Amino acid sequence: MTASVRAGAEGGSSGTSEAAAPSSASLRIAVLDRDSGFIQVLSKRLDRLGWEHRVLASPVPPEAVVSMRLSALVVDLAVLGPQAWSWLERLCEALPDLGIVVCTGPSTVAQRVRGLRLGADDWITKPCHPEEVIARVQSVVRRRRRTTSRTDTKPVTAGEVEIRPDRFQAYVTGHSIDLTRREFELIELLASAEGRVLEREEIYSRLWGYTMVRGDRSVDVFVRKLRQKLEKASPQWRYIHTHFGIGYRFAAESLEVVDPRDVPSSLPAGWGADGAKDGRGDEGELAGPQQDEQFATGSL
Amino acid sequence: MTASVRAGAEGGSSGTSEAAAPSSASLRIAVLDRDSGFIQVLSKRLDRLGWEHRVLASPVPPEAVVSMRLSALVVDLAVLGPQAWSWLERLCEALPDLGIVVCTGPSTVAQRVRGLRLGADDWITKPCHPEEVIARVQSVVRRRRRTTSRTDTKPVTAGEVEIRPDRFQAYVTGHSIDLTRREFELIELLASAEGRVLEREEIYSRLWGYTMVRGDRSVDVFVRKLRQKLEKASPQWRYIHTHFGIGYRFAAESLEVVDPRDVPSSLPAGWGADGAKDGRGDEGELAGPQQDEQFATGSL
DNA sequence: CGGGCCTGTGAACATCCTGTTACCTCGGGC
DNA sequence: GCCCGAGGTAACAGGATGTTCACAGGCCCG
Repeated sequence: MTASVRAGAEGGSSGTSEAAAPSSASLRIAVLDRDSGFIQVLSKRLDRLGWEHRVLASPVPPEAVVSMRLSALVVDLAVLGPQAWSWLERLCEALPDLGIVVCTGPSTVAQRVRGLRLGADDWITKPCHPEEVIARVQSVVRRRRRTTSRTDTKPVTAGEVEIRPDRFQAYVTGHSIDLTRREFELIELLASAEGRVLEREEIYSRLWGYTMVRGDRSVDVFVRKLRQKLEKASPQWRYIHTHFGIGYRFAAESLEVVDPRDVPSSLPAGWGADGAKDGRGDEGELAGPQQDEQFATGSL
Repeated sequence: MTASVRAGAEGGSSGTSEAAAPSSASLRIAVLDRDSGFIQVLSKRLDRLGWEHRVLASPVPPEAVVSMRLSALVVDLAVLGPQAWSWLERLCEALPDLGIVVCTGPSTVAQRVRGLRLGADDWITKPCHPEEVIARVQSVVRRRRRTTSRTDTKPVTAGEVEIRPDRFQAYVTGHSIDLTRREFELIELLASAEGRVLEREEIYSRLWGYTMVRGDRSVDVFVRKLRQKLEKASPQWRYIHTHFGIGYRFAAESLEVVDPRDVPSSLPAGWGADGAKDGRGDEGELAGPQQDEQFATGSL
């Protein structure tokens, strides 16, 4: 009974459901099946969701699955023939964290129970709606994600600075810059969009969660604090660039190799305190045509 | 409205401690349903398995479920009437770690998808075999435990302290620190994520099993108790580091960088401005024995 | 070349967060 | 029932962080 109901209708109407499952991004799954129709429809949906996926038409040894680094696997046990149970067992043993969704033809209660006991996370009976398959895969993956969420985010490096989401902190040559939460969120946001200019409003709404009221200078102030700490820890680099009338852009650019006569000690009076901001005025690349260009940082 | 049967041992179902037990033992689940036949058969099976279980015949507010400290809940959405979706949603929000198995009459794909998206872990259509219900509950619970345990088998050592999951205790130079259950769970959780900052909310939800309400200071208080005991037993080391506005990070860091004859009663010399700010800012330096190991970031 | 708008800066001020302590409740063991 | 330890809550103080202001310097446009 492939229900003739449109899943999109209701699923979409409940706005919260979408919010609850933003995990839909960057999932990697594999489908082991031979039912071309099923595969085709499912693949299309997976494409639309932007999940990385792969179709396997013939049994692969559990060891091979290991190297695929999957989040979940959808499998029709029929493809595996009589080896199905032992295959499933070995797979579950090898990859206890892999989400396994069995999606296969008619079966007995005993079979389903056996599969689930061996380690399958869910069992769907064909024929079934691809939307339900996807929802169940999401459900299976959800829990694992919840507890792994922070680990998966990998560190980003730009210039001398390394941003580690797992520590809510940025480092320069292995030494913490001592960023506060907001400062970290800001640098993380900017860095994750490296090369792209982010408008103030966007920065604000993504950090503060609500729309910025006119005249609010919070973003500027935090940019300043961030620049200050970055400059102190990594004086030879510039990371945050102002785009007049627009916002900010993150990009590591080396300063060294400028003119040797530019000695910090000879800075115009009044700038001495923490100096070093000399290199700044000329960054007026502005939102000009060449903005995406990576500066040929005169680094020889 | 409720029939209660006790089978297993007490003990909050939260935290890692439970995970140490075999999955078939000491599970605590509730069944929210009115189908007496179904309930009766299921109860019998649950009894036989020795699972602590409880039958609810009428809707209970999600808040009430929180206090039941369940591992999983089997629910017929029909009992909830039109409130079903919002009830489910609130429940999932309050208890992100609760296993929720919907077991209800005929439904559309859209309904199933919606339920799963809202946070249900599985959806079974009645009529169904109780054995399958049980297998699916087990599967759901298994997945949850898999993520919350993992470090149970092997002892962890950091600095002078050794954490032995098999004894629910931590030792310094072979001598027990005398941690209580929660204290142990806390240190185990923190240590198992060494190097990574854990947010308060995450700590709370993994130790207490439900979502932390704003203003709850339990985590802080337990951190303090833990620090106190650690400090008393291992004065020359710092283990738990505060990340302001975020949470805590576990890492063994030795204080005796300089002269060992410096008595701890006075401020530890060589510690920057003062000992007060020890909680932060001191990320990189003072490498503990094994602390700065990088995680395998390459995944995906 | 001048004005108007935008951004950088520093500091004051208001809030929020955490450390710490004291106190209360609950459940067991005697 | 009583005592005691563990867990949970409330309250306070000090410090860290976030926000707001005012002013100075810079950029763009006419």
